[in-house]
Amino acid sequence: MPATRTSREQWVEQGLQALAAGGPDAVRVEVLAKALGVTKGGFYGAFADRDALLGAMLDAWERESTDEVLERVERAGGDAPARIRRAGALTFSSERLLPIDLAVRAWARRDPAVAERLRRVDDRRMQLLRQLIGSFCADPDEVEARSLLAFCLAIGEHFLAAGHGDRTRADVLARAGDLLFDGP
Amino acid sequence: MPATRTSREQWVEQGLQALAAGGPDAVRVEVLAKALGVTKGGFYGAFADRDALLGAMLDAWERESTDEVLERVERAGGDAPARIRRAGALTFSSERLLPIDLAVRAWARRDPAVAERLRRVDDRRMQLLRQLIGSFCADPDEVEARSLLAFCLAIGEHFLAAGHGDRTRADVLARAGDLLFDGP
DNA sequence: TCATCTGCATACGGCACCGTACAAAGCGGC
DNA sequence: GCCGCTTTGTACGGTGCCGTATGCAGATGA
Repeated sequence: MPATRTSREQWVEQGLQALAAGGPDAVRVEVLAKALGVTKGGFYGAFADRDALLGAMLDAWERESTDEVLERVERAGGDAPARIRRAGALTFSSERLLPIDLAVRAWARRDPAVAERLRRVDDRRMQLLRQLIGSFCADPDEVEARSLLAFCLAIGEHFLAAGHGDRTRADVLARAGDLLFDGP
Repeated sequence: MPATRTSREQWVEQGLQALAAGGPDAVRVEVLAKALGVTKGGFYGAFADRDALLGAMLDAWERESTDEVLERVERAGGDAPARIRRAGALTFSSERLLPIDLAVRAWARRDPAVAERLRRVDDRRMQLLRQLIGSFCADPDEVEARSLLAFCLAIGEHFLAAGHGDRTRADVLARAGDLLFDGP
């Protein structure tokens, strides 16, 4: 049924799912095609090759992770801590964005082009963190340190396997957030 | 020259290098053989198959990351903050262990068996952090929160691409460490 | 020096995947 | 209802890798 072709967006979306589940090496044209219920025949009409898909995936992720999240945070308003937590929640509690984000981070460690894109994304996020933490903390060095801690907590938490005895991870995270987002 | 065979340790070491550089998908028998200057012929004398090598690699990493590091920290002595920083340095400043550790973390996100091993390792590290932070902080909830923050900082730092303007990453890390390892 | 044994090179079949070529199947315009 | 265009199915050659089988070279012990 050649009328409505399989759109680039569908390939990109399926590619991002594969990336989230198995890393960049799991993004295989024939596997994505099977998941979409087609064969790879049409893929090379939408993309020059596998690398073009990977690039389009990163484009989509970059746009969705920055512009869309920041726009939603602005629309929702609220005070500084509320915005920090909302921005964190939109990115790192998203069933969709979180695993992609973590996969991109691991990928960036072995691909400089990916690292460059990640740097752009992380710089915008850190900029937001600095603004918000700066609204209740005067010392610029401490603002930077707290911002780094907050960002590392949001990311590192998902790469950490340790348990916490009787406490839940959420409990400990809440306490850690209090340490970062309250005055000295 | 069949007298001195290529030892299991050599295969494991080469495999860990490949893991560090390109993730578990980069651990290819024929690639390792070429790097060792042999062909894969001898590999299947030392290991049943590729999975056996991956298991041996994880065994070696687990032992090296826990027993050896903890033993060295104990031998060196010093006060609590000094021990924290030494343990962190041995693991996360090691040109050798650090990239392997990060690769194992990314790997653990998609392989439950690896996640289980990582949990054992991280639990021992967190145990050390709790002891040491507990030596100058009374509130157990805060000890747990600070330990989590410290661990997430040590790991997340390497997955974070953002810059810090005029400051260097080392500057900001030092300040963050002060926030965590000083009283309230 | 010779028999033997060991570790490796080589070659093989199989599989999964990439990217290309071509044919066929439905849809829109006429 | 036919035509051409677009999109996909199918088939193909090529590559890289796994795991096995076999033969060979060199070290070892008598």
